[in-house]
Amino acid sequence: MEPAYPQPLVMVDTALFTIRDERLRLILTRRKEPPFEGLFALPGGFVHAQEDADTEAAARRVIRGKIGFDAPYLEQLFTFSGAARDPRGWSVSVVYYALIPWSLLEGNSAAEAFPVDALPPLPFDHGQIVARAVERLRGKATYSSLPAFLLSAEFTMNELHRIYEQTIGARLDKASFRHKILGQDIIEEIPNRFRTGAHRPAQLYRLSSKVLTAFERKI
Amino acid sequence: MEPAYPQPLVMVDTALFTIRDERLRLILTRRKEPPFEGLFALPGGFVHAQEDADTEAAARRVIRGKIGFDAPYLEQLFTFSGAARDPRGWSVSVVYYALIPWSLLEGNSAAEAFPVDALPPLPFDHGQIVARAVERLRGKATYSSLPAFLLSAEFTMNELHRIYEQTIGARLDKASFRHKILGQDIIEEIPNRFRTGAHRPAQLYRLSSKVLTAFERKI
DNA sequence: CAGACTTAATTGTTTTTTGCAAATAACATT
DNA sequence: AATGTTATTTGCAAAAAACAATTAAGTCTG
Repeated sequence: MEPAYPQPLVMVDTALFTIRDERLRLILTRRKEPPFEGLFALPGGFVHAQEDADTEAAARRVIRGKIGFDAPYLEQLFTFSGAARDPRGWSVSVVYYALIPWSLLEGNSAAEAFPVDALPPLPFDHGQIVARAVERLRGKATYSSLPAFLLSAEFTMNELHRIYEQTIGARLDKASFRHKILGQDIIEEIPNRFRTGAHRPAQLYRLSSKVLTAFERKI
Repeated sequence: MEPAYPQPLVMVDTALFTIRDERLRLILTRRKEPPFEGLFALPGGFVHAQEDADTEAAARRVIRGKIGFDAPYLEQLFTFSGAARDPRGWSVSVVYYALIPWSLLEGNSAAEAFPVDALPPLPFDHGQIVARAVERLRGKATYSSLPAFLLSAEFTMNELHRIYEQTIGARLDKASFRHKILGQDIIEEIPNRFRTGAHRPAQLYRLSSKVLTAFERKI
């Protein structure tokens, strides 16, 4: 039962989402080697059986190499495979997607964030990968705490509302959103903390401990 | 950038669901070689880079080898990886789950269907795999056509209702279920076809062509 | 063959959720 | 103090879901 066949190449790729200027964006990297040298592509690399505990660890390694720290939210998306997707041979790519607040990326030299609806031409099957990642993100956003991971630890209700609208790509009623989100135990008020500014101060919220422990947020 | 490292073993495993005697069940296979020879396990095998177009093709090959035909519904679940999950070494397993009507399996010699809540001890990390597969199935069942693939091509509303209850594991209101499902374009009446029996005949339904083309049902 | 029995399907009512519009609150600025 | 702007709450209508009961269409029994 040992494989008498040559084994496929095993790699990981990552779809790193952020929101900047009210638009959902992806962080791409410029390829430094052939094939497709010079093109923008999803950050990725081969899985190192020696040093990676599993593919998720490999994804974290790739992400740290790209942005310098761990992503607050990381989840496996899908595994792509086949002979045609990479000219180097039959390959398997385990793809992860991550959500990263723009505030953590600001000033990061390597980070080039492209709007998901205006991406440059992508090599391999990265176009399909991106399509599936966006689909998954939008699908999950509606009924989960996911988009909140695109914000820093403290945020106002209106900021959260906008982030949901931007990830989903549609309008959401303010009052309904507020009511629904508060009924879901996703976020909690931070007592006596407000965002002050030119006008009425806004209550600050944070992700509930329930959500945080579920995802083991790293920041 | 070519991998200087030894590559992981790449395999596929499958979680094959069916419903018999009103219970959600999994089809397991008895292992014929070490490790864990003799134990029941999820049907699986190594990916053959030569003969499999991709991992989904490999999963179909495994399923055909087990039950003799293609599963009506097949979907990738998750990819499990690590050094500890298989004593033979660092491995990556792309896991698929499938739904198969019991009517197609009846009389199939190899098919041993265990209730998902009364499984024998499983080798490797198959216990975790099953847990995740059941979770996914239940999660998707509520708002999709998925459970209908556990029925044969023609079914009554009550049969469908029961299948949904069994996969989800909870009661569903009859009238609401009927209304919701009919409003979703998932199924359609078969004109003038009824299931007759001891009592009032029941209208027969089938999956709508929309759903069928989306999933390319093979039976 | 009438009535009892059983499953199928519909109907009506109540409760909950959602969508929309407006009103009220809390500041800074002039 | 009046005004402008953003935050938050309130009220109501519409839609969806849950619940309860009724009607429909057969078989079976005496």
